[in-house]
Amino acid sequence: MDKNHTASVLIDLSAAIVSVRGDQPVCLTVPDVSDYQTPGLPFGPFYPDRHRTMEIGLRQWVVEQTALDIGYVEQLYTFGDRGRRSDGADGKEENEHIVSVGYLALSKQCPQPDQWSEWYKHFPWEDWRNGRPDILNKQIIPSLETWAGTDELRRLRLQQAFSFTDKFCSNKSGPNKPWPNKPWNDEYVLDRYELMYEAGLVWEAFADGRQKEKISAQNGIAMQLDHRRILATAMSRLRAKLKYRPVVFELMPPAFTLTQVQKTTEAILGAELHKQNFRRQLAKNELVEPTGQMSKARGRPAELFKFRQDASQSSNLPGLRIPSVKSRNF
Amino acid sequence: MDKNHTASVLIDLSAAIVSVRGDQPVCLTVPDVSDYQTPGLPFGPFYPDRHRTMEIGLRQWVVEQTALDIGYVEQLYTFGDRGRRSDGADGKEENEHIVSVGYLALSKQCPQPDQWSEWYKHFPWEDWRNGRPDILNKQIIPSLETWAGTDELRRLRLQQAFSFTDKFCSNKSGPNKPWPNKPWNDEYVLDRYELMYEAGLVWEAFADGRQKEKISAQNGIAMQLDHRRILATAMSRLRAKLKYRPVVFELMPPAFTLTQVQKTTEAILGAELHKQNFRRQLAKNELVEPTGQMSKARGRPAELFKFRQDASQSSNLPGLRIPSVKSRNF
DNA sequence: GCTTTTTATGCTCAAATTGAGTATAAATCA
DNA sequence: TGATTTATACTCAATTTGAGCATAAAAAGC
Repeated sequence: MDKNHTASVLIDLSAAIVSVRGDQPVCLTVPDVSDYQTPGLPFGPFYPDRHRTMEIGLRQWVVEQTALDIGYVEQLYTFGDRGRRSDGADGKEENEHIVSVGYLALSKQCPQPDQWSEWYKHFPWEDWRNGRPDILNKQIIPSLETWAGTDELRRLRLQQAFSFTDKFCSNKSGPNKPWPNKPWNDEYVLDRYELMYEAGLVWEAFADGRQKEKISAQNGIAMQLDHRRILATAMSRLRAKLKYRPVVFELMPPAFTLTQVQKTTEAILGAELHKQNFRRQLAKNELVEPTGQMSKARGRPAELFKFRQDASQSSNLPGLRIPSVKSRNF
Repeated sequence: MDKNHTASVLIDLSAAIVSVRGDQPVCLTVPDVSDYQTPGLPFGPFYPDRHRTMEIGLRQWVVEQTALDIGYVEQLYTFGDRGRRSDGADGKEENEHIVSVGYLALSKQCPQPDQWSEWYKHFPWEDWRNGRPDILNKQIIPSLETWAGTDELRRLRLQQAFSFTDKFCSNKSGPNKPWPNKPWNDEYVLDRYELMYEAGLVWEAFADGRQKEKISAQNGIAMQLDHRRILATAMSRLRAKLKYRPVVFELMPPAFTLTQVQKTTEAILGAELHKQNFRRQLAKNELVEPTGQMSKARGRPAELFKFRQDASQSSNLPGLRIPSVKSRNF
C-alpha cells in the first residue's frame, strides 16, 4: 500500500477568537455557508511552505481576514475525528481528509457586533451568574437520564460532568443524598458538551437533515462541523487558565477598574465571585498598579489600574487565584 | 496556486510513553536510525482512512509495535515546525511536509530495561531531589547569561524559566537581592529547554554534523528530530497534571504502599516532598483505600492500598494537591 | 439642600488549610 | 538485645480562605 497516499491530509487552523462585550463573552464567527444558517468559527488552511509554525500561519490569516489585533494565542487541540467532519454537509471529496487544529485567541476589542456571537447562546447551561440555568433541570438532565438508563458507566459520567449524585449510583459519603450536592464545576464545559453530543441532544450529532430540524436550537445555537466542540474546548481551557495565569488582562483595555476585571472574569467563568476576596487576590499577587486616574461612572468613582506587565509576554506570572466560585447548586 | 497541493501534509503520531522504574522516571525510546547514536521516541504515521480518531491510531501502533498496556493517553501538542524537522538529517524529501502530534502515555510496567531511557539523562538539570543540580551553576546558567548579554527581553525570559533575579533587571521587591531567590518551578521544563535550544546549548539546535560533535551530550543526552522537545512537553504536562488529577495511579501497580506513591510522585516532580503532609492529602481526598494486606520490606511493614477508582477512567477526580515542594534554591 | 441610591473600598473574624515538626510503633539487622 | 529502618499518629503556629459588616464618595431623586 502506498503509505504516503493514504496518510496525506489537509490541515485546517480553526480559531476561537474570544472577547468580552459588556458582560457577555463573545466569539468571532463567520456568516454561514451551509443550508442550516448555523454560524461557524473562522478557519484557514495551513500551508507548511509559507509558514514556519502553525501559530504564525494562524496569526497571518487572522490578520488578513479579520484585521483584528489578537495578542494571546494558544493551541487547544488537534481533531482528526473523521466521523464528525465529512458528514456530507460540506462539499469536500471523500478522500480529502482534514485534520483541524483548534486555537484559542483573545482580543481586547470586538468591532462589528453582528460578527461576534455570545458564548451562552451556544451554551445556555454554562451561565450560572443568575443562578442555576432552568434549562438544566427542565430539559438537559431529564433527557440525559433517559439516555443513561441503568447503564452504570453512563450514569457515572453524567455525575462527574454535571455534578450530581443520583440514587442509582452508590455514594461513598454514607447514605444517598437527595439530588444535586457536589458544586458545579465550571471547567467541564467540554465533558458536558461531549455527553450531550453522545446522547443526541445537540443538533451537530445528526448527520442528516431530517432529524436536524427537530432539535434545532433547542439546546443552544448549533455551529458548523465540529466548531461548537472547539468552542467548548476553548471555554474549558480559558476558564481553567484564568485561575492560574493572568490572562484576563488580555481582554481588558489599557486602563480599567477592579470591578471591570471582576465582571470580565465572572463573564468567562459564568459565575459570580465575592468582591472583596477577588480584590484581595489581585492585591496580593501584585498584578495591577494604579494609574493615578479615576473612572467616572455612576456611583463612587473607582481607581483606574493597569496591568503590571513584568515579564514580557505576561507568560507565567502567578495569576489570580479565583477566590472560590460562589456555590449555587439549585 | 493549487492550494490542495501545497497544503497537503503527512502526520506523525509521536508518543512519550512514560513509566517509573525504581526511583527513576523513564521513557520508551527506539534504538536509533541516524548517524549520531541518538535515541528517539517511537512514532507512527496517522492513516485517516483506518482510524477514526488520532488517539485510536496512536493506541493501535503502540500495541502493535510495543505490546505495552498503556492506560492513560493524552494529546500534548501539534508541532508544525518545519525548521526543526527537515534538517536534512532524515531522508525525507523536501516537499513532504510532516506535522507531528505529540502524545503522553503512561504505562504501569516497563519491561526490557534497555529500551527505556531515564528522563534525567536527557534533562540532568531537572532533578532536584538531591539538591540543586551542579550543572546549573557550573554550565547552563553562565552560558545562558553570556547568550543573553544585555538583552533585557532575554534576561527576563531567563529569570522566569530558571527562577532567579539578576542584577541587570529591576526588581519590584525593593533593592536587588543577591542571586537565586524565587523557588524553582518544576513545571517550566519546556520553557527551559526552548531557551537552551535558542541559546545553542543543546545538540539538537545544530543542523550540521560539525558543530554537533562539539557539544554532544554535554547538556543531557540528545534525541532525534524534535523528540526531546516533545519529551519536555510531556514532562511539563505530567508535572502539572499530577497536582490536580490523580494520574500517579496510572503508574502504580494494583496494590502499593503510600511511600511508593510518594516516591513515584517525587521522581516525576524531581523534588522531595514532606512525608506526613503528602499522606494527609491522600487521606483527605479519599483517593486510596486499604486492601487489608501489608507489605513486607525492610522496616516496619506498611499497609497496602489500592486506588479508589470511583468514576471510571479516573477522569476528573479531585487529585492529590501536592503539599508544596520542599524549597531548595541553592 | 438633603436623602436615597449606587458603587468602591477598608476592615474583621472564624474556619480551613498548610508547613514543619515531634513522638511512637512495628518490623528487620547485626 | 539493641541499633536501624520504616510507618504512622498527633501537634501547633502561620497562612489562606470564605463570608461578612462598616464606611466613603460620588450621582440621582425630590
